Amino acid sequence: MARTETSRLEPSQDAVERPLRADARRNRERVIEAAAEVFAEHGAGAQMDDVAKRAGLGMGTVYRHFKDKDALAGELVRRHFELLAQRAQHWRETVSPDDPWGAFEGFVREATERMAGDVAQQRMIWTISPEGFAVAASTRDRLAEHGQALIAAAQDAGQMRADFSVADMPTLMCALGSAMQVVDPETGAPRDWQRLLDFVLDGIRRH
Amino acid sequence: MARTETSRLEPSQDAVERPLRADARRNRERVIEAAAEVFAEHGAGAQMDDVAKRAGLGMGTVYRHFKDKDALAGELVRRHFELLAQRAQHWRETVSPDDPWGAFEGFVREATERMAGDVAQQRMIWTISPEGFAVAASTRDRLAEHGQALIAAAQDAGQMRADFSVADMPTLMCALGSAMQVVDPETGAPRDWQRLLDFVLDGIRRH
DNA sequence: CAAGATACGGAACCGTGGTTCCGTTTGTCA
DNA sequence: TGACAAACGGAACCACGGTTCCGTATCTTG
Repeated sequence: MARTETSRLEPSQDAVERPLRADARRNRERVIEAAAEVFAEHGAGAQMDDVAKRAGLGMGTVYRHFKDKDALAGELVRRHFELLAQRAQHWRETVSPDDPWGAFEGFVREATERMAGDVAQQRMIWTISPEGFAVAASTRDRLAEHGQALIAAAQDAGQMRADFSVADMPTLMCALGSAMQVVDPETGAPRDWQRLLDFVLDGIRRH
Repeated sequence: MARTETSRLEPSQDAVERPLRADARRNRERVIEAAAEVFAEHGAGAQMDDVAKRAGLGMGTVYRHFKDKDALAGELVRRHFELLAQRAQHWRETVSPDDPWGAFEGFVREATERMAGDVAQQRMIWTISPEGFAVAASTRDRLAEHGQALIAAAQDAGQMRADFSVADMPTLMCALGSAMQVVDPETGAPRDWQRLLDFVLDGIRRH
């Protein structure tokens, strides 16, 4: 039944079958780092070729570590969730008791800010295949728990619309991420997503 | 200078060089209709092959009427803008005088509702190439004018945040469209974009 | 109704990019 | 250090889909 102890911080591997050879462990990390860069630049359209090149490795090596492109993307998504979960926990523990709304808003603004610095890669969260997403699922759940706590605290303090729910968070993040990524087809100017976020937060808050 | 009389309702063609042959005119329309259906189903990933098949025509015919996929997509986008411009004008003229906010909200809700019924196709507005977008540009401007009027009326009546601007509309629509398109990677359930829209409208409105 | 221009059909072409395969290299362990 | 398994490199393979080409069919005009 419950098997929540899997997927700690880094490995995300069963680690049962004999440990990786030293060079393999090093290379796996290189692949992930390279992938992070390449996907950050080209999003889902990134090419495996580029990942290999950027990592200074051959295609074969990349595929030795990740079954296919989806699996690699999934690992990156997992890392995002991992980071966000940590940050959510931080806001929850550090700020929430004194200033519930502030903690929620702080987390949301930090999360969107991070997203803005890395839009293409983060958009993959929404375009990834179910199989790819699977490797990130349990980490995502942990993030959701912290989010839930932040929201509940703000609502208990009467500072947030009672009908806002954790389930609205992905919708919101997805919407903002999309607005960030898209540019004006004529001028190429980025959209003012911060403004949109202000409107939404204003709509959620209760004074 | 001003050359606003171009692009009426249907043709969007110079119509100077001898008119199309009867069958060609008919087929052009068929291509567009088929494209609307196929792009509605598969979005930007739609295949020219399918468009031709659905229209009951050969590939050659499709390419005779539209330089490339971009041009075809551009024509569809133009039609969307055309329709939206008409609807915006309607709300502006019919409702705005008595109830400025109501007109704005009504238009936004109608526009998003339409979008929801045709998400994949409408998302192309944001993913289309600049060349493809060009054919829709003047129609877009007309839409923007009506939108501007709706907003100004609501603001003059003190019913809307003074810092909301027409330029925020594409951002909003893009964001909502994205939320509509994306589904939960696990359950496949659609996101509750209506909720998000409520929050935003609540944030924009001034009572 | 004949001639010529216009339009059509769809098979073939070609670039792109994910994935595989296998000969070579490298780490590990006794 | 020698032997074997593990890991690597990257060329080759293959599917997919946009685009082109050209022989054929259809409309228009005199």
